[in-house]
Amino acid sequence: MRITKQRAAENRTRVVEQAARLFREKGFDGVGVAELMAAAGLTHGGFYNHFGSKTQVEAAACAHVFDKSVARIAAVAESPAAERPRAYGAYRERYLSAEARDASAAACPMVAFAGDVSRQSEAVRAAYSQGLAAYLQAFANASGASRGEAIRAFAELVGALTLARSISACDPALSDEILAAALQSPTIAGTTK
Amino acid sequence: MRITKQRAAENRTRVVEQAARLFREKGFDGVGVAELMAAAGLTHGGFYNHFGSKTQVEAAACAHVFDKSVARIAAVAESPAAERPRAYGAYRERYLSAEARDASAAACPMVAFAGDVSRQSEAVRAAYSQGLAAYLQAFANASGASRGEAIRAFAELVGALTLARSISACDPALSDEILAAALQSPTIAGTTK
DNA sequence: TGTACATCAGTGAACGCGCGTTCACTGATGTAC
DNA sequence: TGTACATCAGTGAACGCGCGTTCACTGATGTAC
Repeated sequence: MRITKQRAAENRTRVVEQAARLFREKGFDGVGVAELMAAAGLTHGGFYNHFGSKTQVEAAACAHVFDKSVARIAAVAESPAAERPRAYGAYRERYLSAEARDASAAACPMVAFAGDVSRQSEAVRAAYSQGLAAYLQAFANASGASRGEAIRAFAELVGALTLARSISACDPALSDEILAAALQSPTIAGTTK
Repeated sequence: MRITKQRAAENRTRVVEQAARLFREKGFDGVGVAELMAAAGLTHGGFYNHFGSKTQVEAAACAHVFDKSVARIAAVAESPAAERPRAYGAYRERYLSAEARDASAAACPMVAFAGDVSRQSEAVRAAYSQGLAAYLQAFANASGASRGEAIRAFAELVGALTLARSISACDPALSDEILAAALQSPTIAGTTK
């Protein structure tokens, strides 16, 4: 049964949103087209009315996650200069929080996708690569530090969250210790603690 | 045709070594049992003479990679105190080198496995978790810094290499910049540049 | 030490199963008049 | 504005294909005598 154009567009959006969640949770190869469509309340056959292949929805989902993530760090970068250190500190604290670690889908696209992305299709790699470049620029502005310092600070965040997430089930004490250590990083003076 | 016990043991070792390489290269789910066995010069049917399931070879391969990796950083930690800063600096430089980034199989088990490990079986997660704990302890000894500083320094290494690897194909300039920035990290005084 | 037999590492065909993708079909929407 | 028909989003069965795993078989090794 045919449906409204608007309704169809909403359906497509819902598929991308669910894909963004599920791919971060289980990896690109860990989620099938049928599961994606079911999560959006549809059956799998209609998938190819919206996307040419699974690869396309992967790229769209990757771009979608980056859009949200870049917007969040850009908001910090664009806050008034006097507020920025506080906003940046709050961003780091949320990034390294136990909640962020325990979320089944990592909010940070680099943490969610970095390990898999180089094995994915060109479209996914391109979406990821552009997203990372945009994110890093916004992060540097938000941190108020030199670009080199900002890259180091962000690498530390990504490394700490990735490591903490990787052992949260088997060794929660070490996982907590890693987050706590990274939180106390003096990398960028005056913005933490 | 039955073969020598020693020969059979060598075959098993070869399978684990090839698994260690291929799993780091393509991920646990990206390599099949048949490909594993073929890489070791065998046919797939014999796989279950050595392992009860694919999960078991995944855990064995993970442990194997950690054994080599922990031995390498432990060698730095156990070098004479006077030599240690230099050895540690050399370790970091190799860790963040373009060669390490461009190797198809990441030498560092955290970089290779961290993203996937929480989706794997209990046996793999346990092998990974124990390996990470052992590695981190050796790294702290090698760095000569407090445990907190060592964790931050290692998180930065892992984050930088993970990010650099994830975009090495699409944005080599940014990939180089990330490695260069991390190399100049003043995180642990006196040990780098 | 030599012989006879059981063991078992390796082989390759076969099995289910889940996946990405295709397809014929449905019927409300969108459109041409 | 009302009517008639083409369009197309969604449905669910079906398709190949690759995967993990099983199995009957082979024949040299290991062992009991």
